[in-house]
Amino acid sequence: MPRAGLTTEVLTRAAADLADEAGLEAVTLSALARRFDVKVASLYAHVAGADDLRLRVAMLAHTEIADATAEAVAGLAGREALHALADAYRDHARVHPGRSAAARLPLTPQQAAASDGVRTSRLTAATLRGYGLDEAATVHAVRLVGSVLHGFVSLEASGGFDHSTPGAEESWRAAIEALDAALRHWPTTPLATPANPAPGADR
Amino acid sequence: MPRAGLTTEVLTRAAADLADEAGLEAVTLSALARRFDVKVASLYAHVAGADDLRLRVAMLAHTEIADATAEAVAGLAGREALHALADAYRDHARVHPGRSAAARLPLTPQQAAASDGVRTSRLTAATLRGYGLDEAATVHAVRLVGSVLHGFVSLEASGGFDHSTPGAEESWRAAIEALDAALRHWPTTPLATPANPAPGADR
DNA sequence: TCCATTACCTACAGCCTTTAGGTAGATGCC
DNA sequence: GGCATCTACCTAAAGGCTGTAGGTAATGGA
Repeated sequence: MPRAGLTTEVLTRAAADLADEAGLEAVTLSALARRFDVKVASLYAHVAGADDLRLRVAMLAHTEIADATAEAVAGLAGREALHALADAYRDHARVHPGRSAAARLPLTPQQAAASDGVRTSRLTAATLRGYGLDEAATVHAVRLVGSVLHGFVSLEASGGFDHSTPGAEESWRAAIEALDAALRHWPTTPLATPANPAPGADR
Repeated sequence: MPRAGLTTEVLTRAAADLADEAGLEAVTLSALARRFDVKVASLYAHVAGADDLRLRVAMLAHTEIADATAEAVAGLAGREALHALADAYRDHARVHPGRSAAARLPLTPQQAAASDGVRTSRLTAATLRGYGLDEAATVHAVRLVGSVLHGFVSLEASGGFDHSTPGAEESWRAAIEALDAALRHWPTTPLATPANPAPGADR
């Protein structure tokens, strides 16, 4: 009987495609074996198990997101770069919902450090350079941008914005515009703590 | 043999506690049956199955989040209310990681509409009233706030901010401050579209 | 052509879900 | 108190996914 030509790479890509088509929860070794017309046990020669497979899909997604965003912001700066970065991130999530869901899987610190998520973080930091934030503020700003992108896309994927007006598209542009405004007006006052609330002077 | 006194309510609460202690993926009918020293099949008298159980945990979480945030913002306005809302949301997620994960499960539009997530949305809209946004902007702002809260907490729970400086706590306060800045400087210019980029006039 | 490698197999065991149909404890009515 | 009725919980069984152990056959280099 002929061989199916399985490799870790091939399986990971097929799993990612399966996730995009049928949801991340449909990514099982059984389903994958069915797709290649192979017995489940055979897959263990290439991946360490179901969790390992999903982890590999997550890593692939992080790499693709880093590539897509890097290409999108090339040659741009400031507000335009922010929109390009954000749109590239969201577009990836819309075209590849399964990969996108995989990219939200919890990673160990080691896995996170080894993933291309750090590339996207560095790219985000570079994109924000034009806003003139200092080093400490840049870290916070990168995390804020990440939270907005991640949060919006995730809520949108969960159907949170469906069937209510206005459409998600409009809110997306408004959110990025607001993010731009926040970056331009980045608060430089000493941070308030619960024990030491800032005075309500500016509102 | 004595009865265990199971009800849908009791099971949902136990499942939520189990989720907080051992992770949402540990919430199985088998584990729950073990916890009550009961056979798995018995649970089907109270919940429709594993998915139904997790959905009920999600609904419970949405209700608790709505309650916690409502209590937190009571009597506050503007920036202080925003911080109180955000902190209540994040605190709930930190104390109840499993419930919090359940609250991020995708819901159908019907389920979403029936959940107390809409209460939290309305509360958020009311909290933002002090910023003087018009009706359309308020919808976008509510979605932005939701995205930031959801996104940050979700990234934090995934360990995205672990083992890097500064700590998540500091970024959290910075993010809410930035959100406050964005709301105070909410962009009122006509929204740019990809086909019609806004002029770079304000940067 | 032979041999080492490895891609894929069968067989099995364990856990989770779900359905079907049965038994015993609680409840309410007289 | 006795009895019918409900229902909480049961046994039994089937099906799917994961994972391990050990076997067979295709492949490719010497």
